[in-house]
Amino acid sequence: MAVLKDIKDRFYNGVHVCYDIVLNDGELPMNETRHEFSGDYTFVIFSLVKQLKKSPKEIGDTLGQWMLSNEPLVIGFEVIQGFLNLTFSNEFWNRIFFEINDNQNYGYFPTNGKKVLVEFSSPNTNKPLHLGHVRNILLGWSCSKILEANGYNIIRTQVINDRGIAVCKSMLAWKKFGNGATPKLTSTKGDHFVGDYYVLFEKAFMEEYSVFQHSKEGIAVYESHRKDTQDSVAFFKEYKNKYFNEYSQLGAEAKQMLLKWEANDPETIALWKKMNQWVYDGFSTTYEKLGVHFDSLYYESDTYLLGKKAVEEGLSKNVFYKEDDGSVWVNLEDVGMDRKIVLRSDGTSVYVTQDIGTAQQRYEDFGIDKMVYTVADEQDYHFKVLFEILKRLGAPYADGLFHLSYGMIDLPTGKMKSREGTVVDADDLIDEVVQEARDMSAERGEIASLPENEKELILHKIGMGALKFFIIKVQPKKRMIFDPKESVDMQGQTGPYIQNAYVRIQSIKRKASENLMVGFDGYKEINEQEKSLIKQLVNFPDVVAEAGTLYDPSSVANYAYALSKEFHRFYHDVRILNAETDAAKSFRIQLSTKVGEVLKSSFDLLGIEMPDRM
RNA sequence: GGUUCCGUAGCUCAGCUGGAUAGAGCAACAGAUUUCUAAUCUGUGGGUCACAGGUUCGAAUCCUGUCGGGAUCACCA
Repeated sequence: MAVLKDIKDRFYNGVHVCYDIVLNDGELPMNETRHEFSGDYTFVIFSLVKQLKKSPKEIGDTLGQWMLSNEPLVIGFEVIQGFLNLTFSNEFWNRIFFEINDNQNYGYFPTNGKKVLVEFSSPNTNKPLHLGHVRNILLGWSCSKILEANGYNIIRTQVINDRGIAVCKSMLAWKKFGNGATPKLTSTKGDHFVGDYYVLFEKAFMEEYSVFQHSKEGIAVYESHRKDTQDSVAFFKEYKNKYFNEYSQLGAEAKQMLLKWEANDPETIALWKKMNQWVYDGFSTTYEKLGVHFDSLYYESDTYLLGKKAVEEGLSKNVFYKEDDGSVWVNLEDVGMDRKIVLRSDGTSVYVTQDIGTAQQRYEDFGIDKMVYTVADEQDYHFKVLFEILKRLGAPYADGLFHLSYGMIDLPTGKMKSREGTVVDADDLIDEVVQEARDMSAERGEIASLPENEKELILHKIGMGALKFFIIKVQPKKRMIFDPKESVDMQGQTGPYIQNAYVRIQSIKRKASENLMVGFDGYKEINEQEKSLIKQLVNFPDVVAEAGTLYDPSSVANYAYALSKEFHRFYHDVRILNAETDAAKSFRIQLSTKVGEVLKSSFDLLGIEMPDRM
């Protein structure tokens, strides 16, 4: 904002002239004056008091007077305690608005030539997406859009966890109990279809386990391995993994299947491909409903063997060391972390090793400068370790690594637990919010006359707007409570409230006659409501920049709410289409139009669409 | 237990690079529309910013400690 910067420079110049102090950029910020005081922008001058040994009042008066005589756009000032409040002329607000209005890409920064890869979603292929994925996807997507607005080139990607024992469980269950059923034959969405078999496996396994627990063998195990205070229920809960690996028939079969998969057994591979494809078909429907897509995909089945090269590299650079049994480790104790294994004694790699290899692969593929991992905060430590290792390996992108960590979602009833069936399914959730939008819309009848397909498009935007905004308005790192009832709210601090501001603006634009869209520069009055709106508009680029450096979409969400709130007030208090003069009318239409654009941009950064009517 | 994140109104959340009397929404109550979409606006009540110290002219914000909650501490991913 050139005009604002001029003012600030002028003030700094004033400090220099009056007191011979040279301020560094940003040393003495200019803030918006709080509403309860008169004035537009405020300099907090306490910091000058000490070095000048003069009273705040005296300094404020001197600088205020200096601004008044040297800056024509300043028409008044007031000093309260250490606050110098400046009041600006209408000319100033006009200029500011013109500057904003002329900028077709307002809030978007020019390209900086840097490339950043953003990873999000990264589901397993044995279950459908749930609420946790939704938060992940919204954050990752939004973050990628915000970085894009900050001038980065973006590559959106995900790692699809398409292999491993979990996937084999679904495959085995389908083979055993499926009788050749397919998603098509059963009219089931593919990811849900496969997920059902995963659940079926777990059920069958638990039955088998239950039988074991009451068998002679099971009782013997309990008696010999139990801890003093443990009852049999607690013991067997803890023993489950061991049972799976050492006693279970189903467990043995699943592990056998994994071995066959690793040995490239044709029949197993064919089944694996078939079932994964079902899942991908299901996922893509959900992604489409969520309005997200990816530029590149990594499959764990391709990347799980990566990292061997990194191990050799780490050994030769003395970042890693080898134990007698052949296992390879990295010691991070000097930076407050632990020793961490990177290669098992049997020569296979572990999770971090894969991630090291995958990171290197991505660098080879795209030559990225930054990499953002959208992963829940339960993996905070993992990423600390990963980033430290990559740094020690001398990865050129090491300084650009960021873990976009976010808190888990709780339900009002407590944690989501798959075993207790309290996991909120993504598709169900989407259907529910759209249905709620349908109900709310029917009550109003505003879009009742539109064709069915057009109506559905709008209802989808509204429902998703409610859901997405509800989730993304919360700071990523905070754990959030997801109340399904509140997530479909459409009044107050919600997505539809903001969409409604936009819709009102579109309605005005439709009704405004075109010849009045010009000549608004003749408007010199600028009332309080207009000024407040302009002040909000001024903040937009800063919000985008800050959201980019902090990887925090919630600040954009909160900004969009603040702006639309200001607009709703303006709309209520001020006549637009039948304003007192033509100049006022065209100015307000133009102002509203710009507000609409910024609202739309903000929502686009959040991955939320704007309807034109609602 | 070590490490780490969180704790703000009855509920859900802002505010956190230190600034003026801590803000919204929901819920409750009272109002506003012959006029641009009432998914709106206005008002009322509601606070020991978990607690205790410290730094500072000034602390919800920074530092230390305590309490409460989550996560994590595998040759799992």
